[in-house]
This record gives sequence, structure tokens and C-alpha cells, in this order.
Amino acid sequence: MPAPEPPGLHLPQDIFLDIFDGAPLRELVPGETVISAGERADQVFNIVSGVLRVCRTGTDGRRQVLSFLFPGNFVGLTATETYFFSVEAVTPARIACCPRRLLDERLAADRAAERAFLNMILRVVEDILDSVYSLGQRTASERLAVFLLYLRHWRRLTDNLANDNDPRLAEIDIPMSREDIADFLGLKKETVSRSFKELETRRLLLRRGNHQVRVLDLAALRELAGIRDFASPRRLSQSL
Amino acid sequence: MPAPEPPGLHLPQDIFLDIFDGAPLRELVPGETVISAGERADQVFNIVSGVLRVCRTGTDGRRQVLSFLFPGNFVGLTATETYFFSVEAVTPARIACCPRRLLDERLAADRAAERAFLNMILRVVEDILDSVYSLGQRTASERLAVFLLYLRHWRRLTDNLANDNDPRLAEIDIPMSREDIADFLGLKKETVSRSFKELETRRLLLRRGNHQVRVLDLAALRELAGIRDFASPRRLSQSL
DNA sequence: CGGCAATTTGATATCCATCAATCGGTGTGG
DNA sequence: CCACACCGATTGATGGATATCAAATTGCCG
Repeated sequence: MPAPEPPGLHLPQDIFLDIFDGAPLRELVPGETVISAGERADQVFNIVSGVLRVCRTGTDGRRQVLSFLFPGNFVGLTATETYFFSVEAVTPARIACCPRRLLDERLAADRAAERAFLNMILRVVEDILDSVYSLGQRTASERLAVFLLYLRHWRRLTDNLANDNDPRLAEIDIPMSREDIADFLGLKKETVSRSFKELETRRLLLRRGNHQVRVLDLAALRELAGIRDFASPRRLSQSL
Repeated sequence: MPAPEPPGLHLPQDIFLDIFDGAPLRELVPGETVISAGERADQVFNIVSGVLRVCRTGTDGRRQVLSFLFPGNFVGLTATETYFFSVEAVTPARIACCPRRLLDERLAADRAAERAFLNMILRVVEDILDSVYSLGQRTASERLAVFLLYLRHWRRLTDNLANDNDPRLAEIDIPMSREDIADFLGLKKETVSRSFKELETRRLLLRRGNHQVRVLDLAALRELAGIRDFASPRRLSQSL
């Protein structure tokens, strides 16, 4: 399960993340599995670097990417005894590992930490509900526009770019494959390709290799994404 | 935001719901609005009777039903200062109203209540992620099958039917309109109609008026819904 | 530079949306 | 008690968006 926000340093509201201070790190190779669905949920993780994906795969092989995880994100909590999702590395990554028991103790010992944790989960809920709206109501290229703004947002946080107009933000890195994107957006990889092409044809962006785009018309991209309809537009745009 | 589980009486884990003991009740007429998106989020509610819907409506009029609410469900919490969804009555309903401050105090005063609350939110997250999988990966009639099992589940809880084979569970009540169902499943109402017809043609069920169906082949319905792929199959089936 | 995998592109099929009647209850008034 | 009107649901005909299947192309890594 994903967490939004925090760059490298803990924001005031993320104080519970200090359970990861000095925690053992694990190095991940692309494709490597961190969590398999069905395992006992006795560990929680914090992403230090790299990108991971959270997936649910049906018995018939259909796969939904529930979320991508970026540096600062927390993952591993469930209401039940076992994980109901898998987590794998998309890029080489480093994650901090912590027994779930430690988190429980930390939350039990510190009222503020527990409150912070609850707040994080609530933000996660809002983010997921944004996805529900996208999957239920938006077209293929609208979903792709949303996704690109989402990547841009994460680059801004990870690189700590305070200014939304920073020219470095014109380039959006796309660490995952077309198939990962497709499974996240509820599409097929061919459709993702065609949607990229459409955005390029409409001059909203330029493809630069398979893993980067240059945004030509940010306002139009936001308009297409329907940014006004997000619960948390501040996560995707500085204004509004 | 939806909550899963609890029948009329509080389960041990839902102790925080006692904030609604003696709270003022409000009577709702079908279609009546409880919460409008954008309002200050200063109240929380508990459904006493009836069915409500939680919606997000885009600036262009597209509407996604994020969840339906049943007796025992809790609504109204957000991470932010304002609601980012609307809540309306589907049927005549009664809800208990409580200032959000009271909930905050209750959670601050009682460690167990706060823990219970966190647990509820985590269950909500699991339920929403089930929806994400459905919207992203399942076909129209698969989604309808999932939805019918979901209604059956709620009837079982509200009527307190311990036995999953109780003959009363062969009848599923459908309190909402085809359009509400469509907006929940990310489909159009005509498609919902045709999906009903398909399930009827395949002899999984019989339509009995617009607001009830009789299940003829529960096992097949579950198979179609892909019940094995749920995070919380226990919420839809007693076994597994 | 070769070779493989990922992506793109093209042709076609399928599913769902759209638009337009028609049907079927439900409630009202004659 | 029946005729009528209304509204939601169904059905039918058609269109459009995305999926599928099958190359061709590109990018990438040794």
C-alpha cells in the first residue's frame, strides 16, 4: 500500500518514519520481489531510492498495478495478517526494512506518531480515490496525462524542486515500461503507445527515447488531465 | 469515504462508534444531500438505516460513485479541511450526526478507539483497492457479478444472517437505480441492463422487478466475479 | 556492430457507448 | 376501474474507443 508525499527528509507529519533510522537496507535489482501476495505481513518498508510497483495479479493472470512507490514512500501495512498485494522493484532500488512490531510499538508509544500515521493513511485513501475516478471515468489519453503529471510531481519531490516552473521539470522521466503503465492505467501497452503518440501529435509533449518526455504545453496537459477534479490538486500543481 | 463491516451492534473493533450513542438523528429523503464536495469537513456520520452513495462529480459532469453506504457504515473523514466527495441518500435513510471534534477527542482519549479507527481505515483501503482491480481489469458482467455479491454481503450483515446458505440470501435487493450502478462500475446504464440480461441468459440469476434478483447459481456468480482474487474474500463469501 | 527486447505501427475484432425507440411499471384523474 | 402520462429500464441499431494479433521498427546493451 502506497504513501504519498515526503522527500528524503521527514516532514513534520511523518515523524513515525524515524523507525527506519538505522534500519537495515536492502538493495534491489530491477524485477526483484520484495513482497509476495499471501505472505505473512510482518515487515514494513520505506523506499530510500529507486521506484517500485505494487501489484495485484488475478488467478487468470490479469495484473493491476495499484501504485508505484517513490523515495520516501512507506509500504507494507495491511489490516489483515497477510499481504494482499505484491511489491517489486521497477528500477534498481534501496529500501529500509523494519519489523512491523517496531512500527506498532512506535505508534503505541507516541500519540503524535500515531496521529501522523493515521493522517498518512487518509492521504493514501484520497489518492486511491483519485485513481478510482480516473479508471471509471477518464479516457486513455486523459489517464496518461494524469499519469505524466503524477511522475512530474514525484520528480519534483525527489529532486526537491521548490519552484513548479523549474525548467528541469520540463523533462519527465518515465522509469517504468509501457506494460507497467498500461497495467496501472487499466489499458494495454499498445494503447499506451498510441496515447503517447496522440499527446505528441497534439503538441503537448515530445518523446525523447522510451523513458523521458519533454512537456511542451503544461497547461494543456493539466487541462486534459482534468486537474480541477482531483481531491488533492496541490499534489499535481502548485496553484489550485 | 466508506467503511466496511459492522452490523447494527458494534463489533469489538468498532468501539469508537460509541460517539454516535445519543447523537442527533437526521431523516433523509431519497436524493437528499448530506455532504457537498468542498464544504468544511466538520461533521462525521454513521448510517442507521437506508442506503447512501458517495460520489465525485467532475467539472464536465462525469460522475463516479466511489462507494455505497449501508447501516453501520461511517462517513465523513478526510485528511484535509474540506470534503472532496458528496454524499446523498439513495433510499429513505436515517443517519447519526456527530461533530468531528468529538471524534477527535474520543480518539485522543482512548488508545483502543484510535487503534480501532485505524483498523477500520485500513479495511476501507483494502476494499477500495478491490474496486481499483475491478475497474482496471474486469469486464462489464464481471463487475456486475462482483457488485451483486457485494449487495448480498450487505444484506447478510444488515439482516444478521449468520449462515451463508440462508435461503433468504437467494434474493438480492438492489436499492439503487441502474444509473447509480453504472456510475459505480464505470459503465453506462444501458450496459448495466445488458449485463443483467446476460447473467439472466446464462441462468445465473432471475430478474424480479427492477430492484431484486434471485440468484440461481451462486457458485457460478462467484466464479465470474473472480472471488478468489479479492483481498477480503471473506466479505463476499463465507468460505475461502 | 549485432542481436534481443521493448516499443511502435498497422489491420482487424470486440466491447462498450451512444442515440433512438419501445416497454413496463406506478400514480393520477376521469 | 380504466386510460393516460411519466419515468426508469430495456432493447435495437450504429458508432467509436480500446483490445487483439501480427509485423516492422527502434532503442539499448553487450
